[in-house]
Amino acid sequence: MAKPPASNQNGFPPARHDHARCVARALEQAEGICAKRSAQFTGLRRQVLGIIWNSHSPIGAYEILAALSSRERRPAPPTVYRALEFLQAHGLVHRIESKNAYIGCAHLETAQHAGQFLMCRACGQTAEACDKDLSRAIQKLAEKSGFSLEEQTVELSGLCPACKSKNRHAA
Amino acid sequence: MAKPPASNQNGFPPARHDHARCVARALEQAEGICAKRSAQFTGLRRQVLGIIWNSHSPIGAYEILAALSSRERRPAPPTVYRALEFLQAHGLVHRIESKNAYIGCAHLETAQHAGQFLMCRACGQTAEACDKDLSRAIQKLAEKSGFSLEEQTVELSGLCPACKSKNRHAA
DNA sequence: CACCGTAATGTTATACTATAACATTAGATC
DNA sequence: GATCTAATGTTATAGTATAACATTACGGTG
Ligand SMILES: [Zn+2]
Ligand SMILES: [Zn+2]
Ligand SMILES: [Zn+2]
Ligand SMILES: [Zn+2]
Repeated sequence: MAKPPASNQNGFPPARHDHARCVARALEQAEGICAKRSAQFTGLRRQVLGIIWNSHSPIGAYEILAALSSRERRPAPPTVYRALEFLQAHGLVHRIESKNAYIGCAHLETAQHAGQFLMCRACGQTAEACDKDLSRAIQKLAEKSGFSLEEQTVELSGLCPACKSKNRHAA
Repeated sequence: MAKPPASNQNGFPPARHDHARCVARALEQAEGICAKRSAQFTGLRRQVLGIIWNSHSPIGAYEILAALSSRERRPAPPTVYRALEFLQAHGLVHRIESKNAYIGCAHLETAQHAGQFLMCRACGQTAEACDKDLSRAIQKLAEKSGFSLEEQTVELSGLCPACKSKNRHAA
């Protein structure tokens, strides 16, 4: 029985936490999910997912590409985009539209879902929420509008708790 | 006292409506808003806003650029992006992050606001909602997370009422 | 194991989106 | 009209993403 990933109740990871466990856990769960669907969790895909999980901030495709330079043959853009496509298709990462960037899914135990993201403009840390009331409000709006909802993008930007209090002290 | 813009209760414009009025109204209101702030609603800016309002679907910057080719001198990208920057800054248009595209604000009477968009994947028509419950749910989530909310992106994709019923008949 | 078919990755070129930096023109102010 | 600033023009380039085709790795079959 794995412990839940390090995080405060607010969804943001504590400033100092055992991040290696976050990564290990994500890779482990990913492996399990892919196995269940007999999807190939190849070395490349694992490596890309690991790079994305290297931080709790969204990372751009070309940053991922740069991080892959350790490989003997430095891959080209399509390689990264294909890996991202796979990871997104299996719900292992989410795309942050407002940043053209990608982040690891923090709710792998929840079947295919659209993320709700709280993104700190100061430190970049991004928390993935899964707020029932918010989901319900969106559903209601769609219904009220006679709209058949298929995909959703909810990205909130501002200051995370840590940066907020830092700022207050600075001021 | 101007009549409200053509729209069903669901926020989507009726299939056939006097769209010239939509455009005229938007330009008129924009003019008033700019005047109040002594911001220059120049010919270029007016033309760009007109192009954007040409439809109820988001339009890309380079499409706008192409539509500007009527000008004696075909402008370059920065020209369009600067006009867009101005229009966004004054709340006259919104950027749709998930499409890299821009759409006219449908709630000019509401002071600076973040839009909530319902986008039809079939016809492209996009409705701007202003749902109180949804806004409240987002506020609550932010508070609960100790997050200082500054900007938000809410983009919902699916089928609009018209396309939904078309689909049903087709199937 | 040799064979086959498919999925994954490599490779090259290019499309699409956006901005930096500097030159020129148009408008407001005095 | 001189002066200052805001707006637009112009050129070049950065950043993001995909098309198209070649090659390699993999899973199953006989
Ligand atoms: Zn961590
Ligand atoms: Zn997720
Ligand atoms: Zn209209
Ligand atoms: Zn609006």
